[in-house]
Amino acid sequence: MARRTDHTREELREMALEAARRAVRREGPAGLTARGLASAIGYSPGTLYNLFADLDDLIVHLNAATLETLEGRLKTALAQTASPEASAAAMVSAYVAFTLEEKALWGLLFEHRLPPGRELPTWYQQRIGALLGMLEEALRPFHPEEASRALAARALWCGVHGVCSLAAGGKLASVTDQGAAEVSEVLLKVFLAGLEKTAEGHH
Amino acid sequence: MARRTDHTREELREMALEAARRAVRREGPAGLTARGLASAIGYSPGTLYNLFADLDDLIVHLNAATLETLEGRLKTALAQTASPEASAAAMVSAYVAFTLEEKALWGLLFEHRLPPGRELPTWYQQRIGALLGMLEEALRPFHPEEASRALAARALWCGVHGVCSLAAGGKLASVTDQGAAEVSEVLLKVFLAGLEKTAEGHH
DNA sequence: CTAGATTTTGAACATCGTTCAAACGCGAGG
DNA sequence: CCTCGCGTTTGAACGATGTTCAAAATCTAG
Repeated sequence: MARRTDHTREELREMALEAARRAVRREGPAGLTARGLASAIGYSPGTLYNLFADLDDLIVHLNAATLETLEGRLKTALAQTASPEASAAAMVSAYVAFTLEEKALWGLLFEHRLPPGRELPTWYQQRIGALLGMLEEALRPFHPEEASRALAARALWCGVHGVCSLAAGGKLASVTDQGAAEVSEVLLKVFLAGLEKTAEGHH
Repeated sequence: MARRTDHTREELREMALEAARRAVRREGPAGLTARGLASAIGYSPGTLYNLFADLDDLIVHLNAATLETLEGRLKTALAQTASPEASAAAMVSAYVAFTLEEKALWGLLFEHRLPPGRELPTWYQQRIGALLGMLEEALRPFHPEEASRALAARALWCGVHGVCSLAAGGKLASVTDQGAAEVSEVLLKVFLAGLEKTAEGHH
C-alpha cells in the first residue's frame, strides 16, 4: 500500500484541509479527529502525519486559509465603495457577515491555542497585521494624525472583533444573531463620530 | 472505602473547583483532566461524577465562580469613583485588569463551548446581563435616551471584550499586554466622545 | 526485471472522559 | 455493643483520542 501517484503531496494537503473544514463546519472543533480526517480522505491516520507535523499544525494551516478568505472578502467589500464612510461600514459589515457565515471556522481561527511553548508562525501574525492595515487605511479620512491612527484602528478592530466573538459563541444572550450587525454598526458610528470630534478638538 | 465525614458534599465541590482553578492557571484548559483533578483532591475519578454531571458541568460551575469574582471587581471599582467619566473608566480598566490577571480563567469563561444541544443555564446568561446592566448604568450620563442606551452599552462592552479577548489570546501581535489597557482606554474615550456628539445632535 | 527509494499502513502506546458493579464505612435500630 | 442497610467511594473497564514507527507495498530508475 503506497499509492504514489494517486495524489500530489500538495493535493493531499488540500484534501485534508477541505475535510477538516467540513468537519469543523458540521461538528465544531471537536469533530476534528485524526482518524476521522484520514478516513474522510481515504487514507490512514499515519498518512496525515506525513502531511502535517500534528493536528495543531494542520489547524494552523486551516486557519491561514480562513484568514486568507476573510482578507479577500474585506478587499472586495472595500473595492465596491466610494466614500470613506462607506468603506469603513463595508469593512465592518463584511467582517461581521463572514463571522456569522462561518461561525465555527472563525471561532477556530481566533480561539485555537497552541500548546505552551509553541509560537504562531510569523507570517500568521503578519497577515493579521495586514488586516489591521486595511482598516487603518480606511480610517485615514477620519483621523489624519499619523501617530495615533494605528492605535485608533486597532481599538476599533478589537471592538468589532469583540462583537463577532460574542456573537459567534452565542453569548450575546437575548440579542439575536442578526443583532451582531446592529451592534457593530452602532459601535462603528459612535466611534467614527468620536474620532471626528477629537479631530476637531485638536484644531 | 467510603469516608463519609471527611468532607461535606459542598466542601468536596469547592475543593474540586479550587483544584480546577489551579490546574487551569498553571497549564491552561488542557490541564483540566478528570484523573488529575481527582488525584489533586485525594479522591478517585469516579467521585468527581458524584459531584458534577461531567467535566463540562464542572467547567460551567468554575466559570460561574469566575464571573462572580469579575462582577465583584467591577462593583468595587465602581464604588471608588465619583464622576461619571471616572466610573466608566474604572469599570473598563477593572475589566481589563482582571482579564490580564486571570488570562486562562477568563479565556475558559468565554471560550468554553458546550457540546451541541446543551444550553447554558439561564442564571448564567442572567449574570452576564447583570454585568451589562452595570455598564449601562455607568453610561447613563453620556446617553440620556433610554431606548438606545442599552444598545450603546452593549456595543461598548463588546468592544472592551474584544480587546480582552485578543489580549488574553496573545493575538494583539506586536502590542504588549500592557497595550491592552491603552487600546481599551482609546476605545472608551473615543466612544464616549462619539456618544456626546450624537447626543448633542439630537437636541 | 530488479533494486533502491518512498509512501502508506495499521498495530501499538499512552492518555482521555465516563460508567458501574462491587467494596466499603458510617449511623440507626435492636 | 452489635448488626444491618444505605449512601459513598473505588478502580477496573470501555471506547475514543493523538501520535509513533517498523514493516509492507508501490513506484521509478537503471
